[in-house]
Amino acid sequence: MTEEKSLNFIEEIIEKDLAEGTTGGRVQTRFPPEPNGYLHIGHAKSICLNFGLAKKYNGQCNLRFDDTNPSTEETEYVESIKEDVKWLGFQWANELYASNYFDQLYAFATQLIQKGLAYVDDSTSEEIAATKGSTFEPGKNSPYRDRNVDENLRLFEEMKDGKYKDGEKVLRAKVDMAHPNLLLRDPVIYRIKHAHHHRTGDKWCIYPMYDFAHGQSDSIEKITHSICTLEFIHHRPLYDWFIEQLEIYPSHQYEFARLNMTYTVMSKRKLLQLVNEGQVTGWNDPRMPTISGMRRRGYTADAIRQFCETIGVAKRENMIDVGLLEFCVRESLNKSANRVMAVLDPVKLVLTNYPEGQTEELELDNNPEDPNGGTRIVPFSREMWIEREDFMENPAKKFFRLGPGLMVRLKGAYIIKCDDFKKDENGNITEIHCSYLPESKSGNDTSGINVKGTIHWVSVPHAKVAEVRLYDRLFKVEDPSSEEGDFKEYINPNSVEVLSTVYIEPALANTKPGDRFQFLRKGYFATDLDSTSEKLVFNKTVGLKDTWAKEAKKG
RNA sequence: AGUUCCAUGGUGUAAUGGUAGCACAACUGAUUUUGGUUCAGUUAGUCUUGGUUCGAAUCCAGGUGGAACUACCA
Repeated sequence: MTEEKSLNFIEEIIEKDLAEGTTGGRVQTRFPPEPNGYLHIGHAKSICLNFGLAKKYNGQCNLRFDDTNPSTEETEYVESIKEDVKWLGFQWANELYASNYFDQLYAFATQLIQKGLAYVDDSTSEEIAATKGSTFEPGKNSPYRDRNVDENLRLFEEMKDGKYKDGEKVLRAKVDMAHPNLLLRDPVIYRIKHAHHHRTGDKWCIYPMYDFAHGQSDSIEKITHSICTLEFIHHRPLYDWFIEQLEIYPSHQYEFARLNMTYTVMSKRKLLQLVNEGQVTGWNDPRMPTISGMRRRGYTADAIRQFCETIGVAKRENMIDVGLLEFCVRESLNKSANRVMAVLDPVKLVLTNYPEGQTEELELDNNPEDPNGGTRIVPFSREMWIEREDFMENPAKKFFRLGPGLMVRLKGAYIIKCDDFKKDENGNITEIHCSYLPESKSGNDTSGINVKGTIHWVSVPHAKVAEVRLYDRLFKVEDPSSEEGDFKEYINPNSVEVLSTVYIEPALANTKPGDRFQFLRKGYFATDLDSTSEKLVFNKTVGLKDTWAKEAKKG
């Protein structure tokens, strides 16, 4: 039985449009980032939506850079955005820029002036704000509102020709200064900016505002469904007004609720602050909710896509538990990541009855979830590194690991029994002595003994050293943006912990940045960009579910 | 205050006038050479008041609560 997946509200609109033929049977979407920052997981939601819809309905999705503000936009951002979209697994039909349309947009503005629907205003930005009115008070007409068409045409051309300084004049649409929607109170549609543009260079010194660029760009590209986030809902009447006055292709805008996630922030302005103020190491810091940060941390594109699918699309404000993202990445990595052994917090274990100098090569499965995952060789010897937390001097009840007299299995090797241990003057365990059961070897265990615990290990003489970076949430509170004061006061001071001496099995010696593993019993880890063959560096992507930690916490 | 949008378990999201379901989280138990995975199960929800209707989460009206808007940013 194939259960029918229910449609989200945008899919319903599209299916209705398709059924009624309102868009001529076409679905054309676009993903319209402004190149003034790196993409984050919230953008991923929009990307999956826009590209996903195009794919589902045999349409196309454009990548369009909304580059109408030269003072904040840079080529570096354009490149990172393209890389991130591709990495997420999507291919755009056309790579476009709002700046491609500057000539057309200028012509549109001229048309509006000719229709008596736009005028050049000499007011300062403060004056315009002051006469805007408020939610309970209508605005006042500008003294320049009734300039005649010819004068407006001349002045606008002079603006374009660089006759005026920044801020000296603007072009405004003539709508209604008493409109209840503040955005329709004669919005500014062109402003003067003597700034170098990353694409058009110094060709222009006037630039269209968002409202005078976005809808028209959609229309030029014959976008059928222009999907954006809720905060643009008030812009829709303006979007429609320009299209109607200009008599151009009627694209339509639909709004959905943006993604919010616990323990992070999702505004480019705030993320930029973290970068600029050195709170993180860069846009791709593994603690950042950016696509590049998550990629570096070890997230798979597949996990992010699955996450976006799972959270759904609706119009109500939401706050997604970051735990859901972690679930998606575990689910993805559980299937794909090879298992290896790494000891993060080492303590030495000596097998007192194992011959000195002897070495065995054990063959272990790479991935029990993947029948075709293959095997690898892991060396075994008399001395082992094991995890400090896998030994308790006075074992708690239900502690199925090592302690005086207790038995465990060394993963893929032998069952061992703890006979003795050594402590230093501070009471720290320095060495654990065990005897192994030769007849309990993995694969042909004839000992007849069943132990409840299995622990991971790395042979001391064969171990490689690596640096491991452990990450915790970037913020201490669920919603830093809604707290009192500056959001940066809520940064988690312990969001990263660097372990400089982690012992890993030799099979990891040739790992390359981007490789992903499960460190057995610890979590998923990815080889960092900083990793070299001389110095291996791993990032913790996410831990395994740890029901023992939960049990231990209960006391 | 005005306008617009929204309201379903702890968190998300379905049910489109006809049995309130799914995922995550939480909690039991089984399996397990990862205290992982897998499997079985449990807890828990329609903001409120009226109306329409044989029947309302759904339609209507009023309340309540939340969000957004008052940049020469997008």
